[in-house]
Amino acid sequence: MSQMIQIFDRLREEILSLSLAPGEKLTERGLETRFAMSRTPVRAALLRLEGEGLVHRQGRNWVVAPLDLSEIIAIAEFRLPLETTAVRLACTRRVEADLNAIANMLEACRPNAPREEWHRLGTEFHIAIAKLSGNALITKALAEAMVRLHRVRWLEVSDEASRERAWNEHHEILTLIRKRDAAAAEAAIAAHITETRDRLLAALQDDRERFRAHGFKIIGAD
Amino acid sequence: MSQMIQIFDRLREEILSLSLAPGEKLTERGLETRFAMSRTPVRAALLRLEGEGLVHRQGRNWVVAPLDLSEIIAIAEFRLPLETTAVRLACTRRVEADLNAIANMLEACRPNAPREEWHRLGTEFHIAIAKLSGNALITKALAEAMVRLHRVRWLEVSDEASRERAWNEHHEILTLIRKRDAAAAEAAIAAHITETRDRLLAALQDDRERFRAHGFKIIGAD
DNA sequence: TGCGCTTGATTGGGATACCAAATTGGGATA
DNA sequence: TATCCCAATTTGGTATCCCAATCAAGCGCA
Repeated sequence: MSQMIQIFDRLREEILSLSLAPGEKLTERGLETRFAMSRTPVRAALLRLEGEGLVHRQGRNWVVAPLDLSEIIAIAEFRLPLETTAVRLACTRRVEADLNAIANMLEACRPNAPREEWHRLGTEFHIAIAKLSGNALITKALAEAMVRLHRVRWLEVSDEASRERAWNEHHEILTLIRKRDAAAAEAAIAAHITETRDRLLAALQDDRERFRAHGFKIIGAD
Repeated sequence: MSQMIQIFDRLREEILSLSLAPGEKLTERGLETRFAMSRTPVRAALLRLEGEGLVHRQGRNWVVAPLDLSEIIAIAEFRLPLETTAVRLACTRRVEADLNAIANMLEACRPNAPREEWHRLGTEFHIAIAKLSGNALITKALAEAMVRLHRVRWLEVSDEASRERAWNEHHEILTLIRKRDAAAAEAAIAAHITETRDRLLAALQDDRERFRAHGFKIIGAD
C-alpha cells in the first residue's frame, strides 16, 4: 500500500479516536519524522484529510479539526431529511442479501460489545441503510455527516443504557424496512435521529468540561 | 495567491466550462509544463479537485471526471429533501438583508443575460437559498451537488424558453420565502427541482450524441 | 505475416534541497 | 523588571531529482 494511504489511515484513525486532540497543531515536518516518511506523502494525506473536514488550516498551519458542539443540532437537521428519504427509497429498492448483511452487522455488535467496535458499527449501520437507497450522493453525504459526528459520539456510547436503546432502535428500523413499511420506517429513523441528538446534548452537559480538561479545542459550546 | 490555488482555480474553471473534455487524461507533467509551475502545486491542486469529484483516478492516472448522465436523476433525488428542508428553515430564519441580496442577484441575471452569467448565477441562487437555512452542512452538500450538476446544465441553458421558465420559478420561490409561506415554498422548490430534472432529461435526448462527438466521455447514458 | 519479447520512454510516488515568511527566544535597553 | 528588537530557527511552498511500474514501439524469431 502506498505510503500516503498509510499516513492517511493512521492519522484518520488517531483523529477519530481522539488520540489526537481536537485543535492540536500538526506540522508537516513533525509528521515526516513521526512516520519516518518524506513530506510528499504527508502533504498528500493532509490534503485528503482536509477534504474530509478532519484537519483544518489555521493560517498556514494544519490543526486537527476542533470539536464543534453546535454541529450536533445542525447534523441532526441534516440527517433527518436525508435518512428518511433513504429509508423510503430502501423500502422500494432494497435487496434481501443487503438486508441480511446489515442484520449480521447488528447481531455481531450487541450493546455489550467492546466500546470501539460498538462505536464504529453504529456509524456503519446508518451508512449501510443509506446505501440501500441506491443513491450514491445520499450515501456519501451521510457518510461525511457521520464522520463529523463520530468524535462527539464518544459521549453517547459511554452509557450502556443509551447503547441498548440505540441498538433496539436500529433493530426496529431494519425490521420495518424488511416489511417495506415505508411510512413507519421513516418515522422510526426520524425518531432515532432526534433521540440520538437529545442523548448527545444531555451527555454534553456532563462531559464538556472533562473534554476541555484533556486540552481539546471545543467550539460552539456557548 | 499561492500557485496551487491558481492551478486549482484554472483547472476547475476549465473543467466546469467543458474546456477540458470529460474523460480527458491529465498528466502531472503535462500540467507542470502547461502552467509553467512545478509538480508540487500541480499535485496539490489535483488532490483537491479529486475531493470535489471533478477529477478521478483511473489506475494511477488522472482523468477529468466523465459526465455521468444517470446522475441527473440521483441528484434530483438528493436535492429534493435537502432543498425543501432548506426553504422550510429559511422561512423561519431568513434575514431581510439576505433576501434582498438574492433578489438583486435575480434582477442582475434575467433570462436574456449572457449564457455563462446565467449559468453561474443559476447555481448561485440555489446555494444562496440553502444558506438562508443557516445550516452549513445543508449548504455545503447542496453546493457539491450543484457542482456535479454544473456541466450537464449546459444542456438546459441552451434553450431560452427553458431559462425563462426557470427564472420565473426562482422568482416565485423567493417571493414565497419572503411571505414566510413554508408549505407553498417547499412545494414550489420541489416542483422546480423535478421540472429541471425533466428538462435536462428531455434535452439529453438531442444532445447526448453531440456531446459524444466532442470526444466527451459519457457514462450512465444507457 | 504474425506473435512475442525486449527495450526505451513516460508515468506517478517519493525524497530532498532551497526559499521566503513567520515564529520564537534571548539579550540589550530603558 | 518590563519591553522591545533582532537573529536563529521552524514553518509551509516550491523545484528537482530519483525510482519502480507501466506502456508502447520496434525488433526478431517462428
